[in-house]
Amino acid sequence: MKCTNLYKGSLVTIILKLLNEHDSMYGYEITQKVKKITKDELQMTEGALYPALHKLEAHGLLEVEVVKIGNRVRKYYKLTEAGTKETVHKLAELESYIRNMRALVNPKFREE
Amino acid sequence: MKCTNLYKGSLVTIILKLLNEHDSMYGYEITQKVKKITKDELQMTEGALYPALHKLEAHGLLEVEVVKIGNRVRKYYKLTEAGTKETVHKLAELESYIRNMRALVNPKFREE
DNA sequence: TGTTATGCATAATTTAATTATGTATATATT
DNA sequence: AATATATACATAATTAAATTATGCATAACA
Repeated sequence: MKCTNLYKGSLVTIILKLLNEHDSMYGYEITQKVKKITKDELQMTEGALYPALHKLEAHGLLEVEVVKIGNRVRKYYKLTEAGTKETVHKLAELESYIRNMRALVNPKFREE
Repeated sequence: MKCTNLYKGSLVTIILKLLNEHDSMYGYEITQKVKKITKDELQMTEGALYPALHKLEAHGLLEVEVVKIGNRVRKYYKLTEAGTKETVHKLAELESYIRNMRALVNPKFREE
């Protein structure tokens, strides 16, 4: 991710959510999707993405299907059942994070 | 920070904003304030906080005043002018981050 | 023909944070 | 009086996520 420090720790959440929405995607496709949705503000680096995909696969959250496109290879990833569960969890964490950060930086959002 | 990965990279933003709001605070006070505002959801670890304060001071964003309370020492930190500027910057980054993350995880928030 | 885009991968390094300590005073509890 | 908890600082060792820098190869474009 070429961006502010804040995105550290968000990579997995982004990957899982996009796969949850699109059923099946390959790595490069994910980078382009993120770029488009954030209007070039967030540029996922491949050095972070591919290891993350491998790790998620190793942990049983993703499964991969290798597809030959002409002479080139694409690796399509999709969520496993465990991956879908983890997505729900990660999204809840994100909402909680945003709520807490809003409260911290904006007194208006603090409940008592 | 004892929490999810998402908080990685948020520490400085939190410190700067709290100092921006409270004028002058000491380290332990910051940890308790964060704990209270987030209702124990976010627990700042001292191993992260103190080095961060030292670094911000070294970079000229904070200045410190050592105060003796009975036989004990407190280090009160406050923003310098550069620190105030950086706070504005960090808060803008946070808003941008939240906007992008919302767009990524919720198609409803995507503009076209 | 050369450049850009597509598509994967990994090794080396950086850096933020966690974990684990350490020191010491003040206060509350039994 | 003794013990535990809270206050208040600090730092060293380790972990882990990401960046940076490569590398390879095909496809499309100009």
